[in-house]
Amino acid sequence: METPDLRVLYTELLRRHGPQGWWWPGENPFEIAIGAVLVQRSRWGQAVISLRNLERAGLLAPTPLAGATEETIRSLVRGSGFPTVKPRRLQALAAWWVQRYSTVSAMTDAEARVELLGIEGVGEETADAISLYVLRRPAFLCDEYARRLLTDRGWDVPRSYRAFRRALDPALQEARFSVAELAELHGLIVEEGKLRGR
DNA sequence: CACCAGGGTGGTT
DNA sequence: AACCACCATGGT
Repeated sequence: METPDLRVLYTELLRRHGPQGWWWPGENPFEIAIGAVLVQRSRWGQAVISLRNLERAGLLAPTPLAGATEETIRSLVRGSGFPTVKPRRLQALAAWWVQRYSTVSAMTDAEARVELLGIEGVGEETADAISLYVLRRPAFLCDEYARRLLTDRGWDVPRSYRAFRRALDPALQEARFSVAELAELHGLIVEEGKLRGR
């Protein structure tokens, strides 16, 4: 089967689960971005705990987080896993935010994505999540849930994130989703994935 | 006790 | 470009 009709998929999921009104959980853009890093290979519940810990410590803001010690951050986010890795990534993101976040508005969607990929700890999937839910630019998260769903619908999904994303691009152009629809679509795919568990 | 969660990086082939 | 070991805690 060639690439699936994403508009049909969207309609089906919407009918099955109802409107989710879904947006990435988080009060402000910075919190959403930090949450996207914290949840990497972890669980949302653990990411939330870490976010609250950072908030209570007054570190859920770019400048304070960039200026904190790595050890302090480690003690607050340990529960999200990879304690020797994530604190550095969070600080890299905070430092980037202080220095370059304001410059993104002048960039194209593609340029903004490249900019995000330059941050330590921001790879393909996290870049797409931040593009969509922080920068509010069109993006589709080619994550594990999307892979399973599209595989079950008979599409031979490419292995790597890059190849997956590239192969799906024509279908995305065809569907002409708005940013709000793409956000909702991801929420629906996650909902569908969690519901039937793997 | 085994398995795995809304990934990314660096090194190797 | 694909593949791999590694990073690691907490939940089930």
